[in-house]
Formats: sequence, structure tokens, C-alpha cells
Amino acid sequence: MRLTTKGRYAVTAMVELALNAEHARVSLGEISERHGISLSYLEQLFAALRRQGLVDGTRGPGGGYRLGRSRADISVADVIDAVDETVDATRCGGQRNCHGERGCTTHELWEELSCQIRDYLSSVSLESVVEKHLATGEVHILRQWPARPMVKSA
Amino acid sequence: MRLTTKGRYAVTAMVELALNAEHARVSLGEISERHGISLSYLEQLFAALRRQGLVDGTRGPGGGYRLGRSRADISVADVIDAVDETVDATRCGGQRNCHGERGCTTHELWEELSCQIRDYLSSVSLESVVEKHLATGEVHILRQWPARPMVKSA
DNA sequence: CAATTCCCGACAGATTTAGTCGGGATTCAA
DNA sequence: TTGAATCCCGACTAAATCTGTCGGGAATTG
Repeated sequence: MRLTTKGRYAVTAMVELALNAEHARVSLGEISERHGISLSYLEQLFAALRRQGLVDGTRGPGGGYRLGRSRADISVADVIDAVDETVDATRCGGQRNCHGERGCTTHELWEELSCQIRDYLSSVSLESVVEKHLATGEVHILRQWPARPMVKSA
Repeated sequence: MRLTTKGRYAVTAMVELALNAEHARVSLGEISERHGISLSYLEQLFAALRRQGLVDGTRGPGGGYRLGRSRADISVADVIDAVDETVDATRCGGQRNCHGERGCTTHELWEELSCQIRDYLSSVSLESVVEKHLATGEVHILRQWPARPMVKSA
């Protein structure tokens, strides 16, 4: 588990999606403008999120992204893992280190710490983040597009 | 708070120190050989740790590093912060982003998450790490040097 | 059709990581 | 006093990663 600005961007963007209603779409352009993240960079991040099934994109005007499943069902760890995708790199199997008979006990140790952090972040869902957020500050829905009207002719 | 291999190296090395008795010294050469980390890189990390008072170095044969204070009094967060030293970079003061009247609520949100991770890592002392480690695996003291004999003439 | 948006891959600059090198300074012991 | 061990320091470099750009394409809507 690594924590970088990349993960922060991803979580920020995912929270933006979570703030919207279940079926509303949010375009990357909106997120880009709102948070000053480059559109193409967002596209890269969302490509990874899409590969993990965390988001679901629709093309064309009025299109955009929405969460791939319920926001209660997506954890912060899911999001960070999706964009980081350094699967292990900590265990000693692939490393050339770890001399002596003691092996890599301290590596396992770090792995354990890493797991605990992951456990913690796995326990935080987008829903809980949103709720905490709503509790402290006002939020408005953001899109200008007609947001895929419920009744076609309305 | 960021989590990278740099922090992992630092924590690994600090645990190595914590595994030794209060007044025993461990040289960077030993740690370097044991974990396959370059000596000079370790020196850089320890320069940062020393600046924060987390370790205390002694030169000359039989010298080395020991913890700057009790291992119960050093948290994993202390160690990671010492080598990362990215003071903020998350808040919006220095950033050119955050358009619109909504400000950077999602930034604050991330900051909050980040704080929670930090809180968690602050609650984990080197001592607790060592204890957990001792509970699961065997450990031997590592130095070959006479380790600063208690009685000079013995 | 035109506009909007997702989608894709290659590229490039900046930053960070990781490591190298060459030299000190200090301490210990022979 | 000499030599070895070790910390200490700064500059430099190579590789990786982060962050962002560019140019194009495909799907959808109106």
C-alpha cells in the first residue's frame, strides 16, 4: 500500500462521483475544471478505475462516469489500489535481498504494517466519507447538463 | 502523509535498532548488508533521522547508531515523517487549484483521511512492533563486534 | 452532420527514489 | 602514531515514478 498524490486525486474524483445521485453522470471535464487536474491525467486514472470495475463510463453528450457499484460498497483502499497497482513488491520472493539465515522477518513486519493500513482504509467506504463530508459542509450538485432527464419529453 | 519504500526502509532499519538492547550500537554496514540497502542511501536516511533526534550516532570502531529515545516513545509515523519531510502540499494555500465558490472541500476531506492514517501510525510504537515481531518469530542479536564490553579488562 | 464525451497510446518534463563517489572527522586499539 | 572502523557530508547520476501533453479515434446525442 502506497499513498501518493495519485491516490489522492483518484479518491477526490471518486468522492465527486459519490456525491451525485446513483444514476447521474459526471464528466471528467467537470472534475478537471473543478479541481485543476489535467483532463488527460484524469483519463489515465479513470482507465485504471474502469479496469477494476469501480466506475462505468458513457460516451456522448450528457455522458460521463458514475460509480460502478454502490458507494457503500467501494472503499478508499479499493480506489487507491486501482490506481497504484503495485501488486506486491514488498515480499521477498522477487527481491534479491535478505541475506543470512534470518530471512526477511523485517520485510514481513512491514508487510504486516502495510496490511493494517490497508485494513483501515478498507473499512472506510465512499459512503462514509460523503456522510462525514455532508455533516461538516454544504454541497451543491454540480452539473450543467440536463442530466439525462427522467422523462424524455419533459 | 505518504507511504513509499523510502519510509519502509527507514522503519525496517529503526526496528533493527529497536531489536537491540538499549545501549548497543548497530552500524549502518550491518543493516546495509543484512537488508541489501546501499550504505550511502542508508546514510542519507539516517541523516534525516538524526536531525529529528530519533537516532544517535557514534563514530569509530564499535560505534554505530542507537535509538535517540525509548523505543516505546518512537512511533512509526515519527520515522516516516522524518524521511519524507513533505510538510503539507495538500492544503490549498500553496496550490493554484480550487476554482469556484465551493473551495477545496474535497481537499480538506483528503486531509482528514490523511490525518486519520497518521493518527493510526502514530499509535504504533517501535516497541509494539518489536513485541509483535518477537511473538511470531525467533530473533538473534546480530553484531560481531565486542559491543562495548561492560568491564574493560574482561 | 456537429458537438460532446469517453477511450487509447505515445510522448515529455519534473520530481523522487535509489544509489555512487570521494572525501572528510572521530574514535578505538594495536 | 598509525590504521581501521565508522559516522558524516555534499555533489553527482541513473532509474523510476508522477504528472501532464498531444493527437487521434469511437460512441452517442441532438
